[in-house]
Amino acid sequence: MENKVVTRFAPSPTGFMHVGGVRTALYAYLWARKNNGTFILRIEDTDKEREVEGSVEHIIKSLKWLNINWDEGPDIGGPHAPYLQSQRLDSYKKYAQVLIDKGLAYPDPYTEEEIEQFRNKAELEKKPFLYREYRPETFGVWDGTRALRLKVPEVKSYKWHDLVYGDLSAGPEALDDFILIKGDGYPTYNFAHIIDDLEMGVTHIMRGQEFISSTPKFLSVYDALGITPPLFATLPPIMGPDGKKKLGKRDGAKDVLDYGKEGYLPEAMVNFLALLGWNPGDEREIFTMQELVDSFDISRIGHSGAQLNDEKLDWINKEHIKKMSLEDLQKNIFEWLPENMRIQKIIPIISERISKFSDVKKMVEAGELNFFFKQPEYSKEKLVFKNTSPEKINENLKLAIKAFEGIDEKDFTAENIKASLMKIADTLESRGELLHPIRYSLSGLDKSPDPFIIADILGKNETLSRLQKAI
RNA sequence: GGCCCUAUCGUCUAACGGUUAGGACAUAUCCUUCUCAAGGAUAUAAUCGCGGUUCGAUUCCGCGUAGGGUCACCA
Repeated sequence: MENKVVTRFAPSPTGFMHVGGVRTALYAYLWARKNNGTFILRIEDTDKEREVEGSVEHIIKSLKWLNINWDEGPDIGGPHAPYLQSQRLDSYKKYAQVLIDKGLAYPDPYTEEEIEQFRNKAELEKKPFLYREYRPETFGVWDGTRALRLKVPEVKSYKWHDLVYGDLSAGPEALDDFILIKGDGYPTYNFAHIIDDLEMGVTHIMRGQEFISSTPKFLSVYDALGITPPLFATLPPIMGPDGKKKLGKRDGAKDVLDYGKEGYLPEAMVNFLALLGWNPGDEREIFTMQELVDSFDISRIGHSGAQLNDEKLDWINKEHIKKMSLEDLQKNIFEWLPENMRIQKIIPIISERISKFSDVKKMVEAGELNFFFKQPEYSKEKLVFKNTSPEKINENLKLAIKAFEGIDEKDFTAENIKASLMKIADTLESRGELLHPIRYSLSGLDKSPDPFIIADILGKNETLSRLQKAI
């Protein structure tokens, strides 16, 4: 493969990752894996003001949790190291110098106050503010203490192709002499990502639709440098739950790791986010990561914004829980159970009743599982099934005890219990007059798993004792 | 405001210009069932509006409308 696919995810370390960032990372990852390419993690830490300590570790932790793995990155190095922009300043300077030498970059002679005045003036005149209209006649020498601006090589309308959106274009007003390198010596995103992508051999840039408007600026840099841009694949926005606004941290977007704390599986998150803006073209909905890699295609990414809605996530999570092996299920569920409830037999009945693991915690808190561990409290009235007389109920419970006593302790399984109980139940007017009082005297709950499995879990002795007590 | 993007059930979405506009989630009902859950079945529910092109428009074009994005020494 001479044209190996190289994609990257390049977050800025300004805090946690929410689902928007995760989806961008995921799509870039899937495309790289699908094409046996390379996926790079790069950290865009060029804004010291907004940087949040610990973010890089947090981002790495989030991606690792989701099983989105990179081939090159700040933690593992790689052929294009370093992967922190703050450590790549020499590169940016080098290319800045190329532009200066071409007469396509110059130091900004104005103070911030002066620029603010220009901007206000433009606003008063109801015109868009364009810095390039104030461009100095002659360029001073850049000593690195002032901002370095691009001189737009050619003021024109740009047309370009996007792998997702097709042909895009923007008028000349989208073009301006923007800042390449800030007064503090750090590059801006607009410049740095272009240099890094060039040096790292990135072939496909995946990013949110908020970057469409600045694409002409990027194109003018590629032009100024005389290089061919990578392919662009622009992703549709993810809207908040109200559907009104692009999802953002300030509107309560959650840390993706919090989903884990709420009992969502990473595979379910990945599955859910993959489907938010992309579909396989057939009716499959549940995917493993490998299935996503195999099915993923940029051409099937949608154009319109998708509203974030947890209902479907719950369902997808439930489907993934159903697919888990008993061991994995046990490992996960035990994390949410108190020590004394960590028994193997309880796993299947819990797993079919939850959509996320935090539900287990809720079941424990609501007392829905307590009956397994202590004799339940219950009322006589509820023990009785419909209009059956109390005497009849007692009679039936005695029948049950007799049947249970006939089962050997080692054969006391849900299956055998069901078989022997059903034999009796079918001779009665209704099965309920036998099964209900058994279930109720074992669990003390209106809603619970069936009596056979409960009896199995409780064991022969405890089962008999509870039935005896009920009588 | 300028520029740009988008528009199919409540939500996620499918449909070479020709389909009874399909699927999934959610909701409701029924079946199964001692209860709940799970499972099965069924139902309700959509092409933003107006023009145009065409034998035929969800699909192409124009104009509206609505939503979103962007106009930083943030990414």
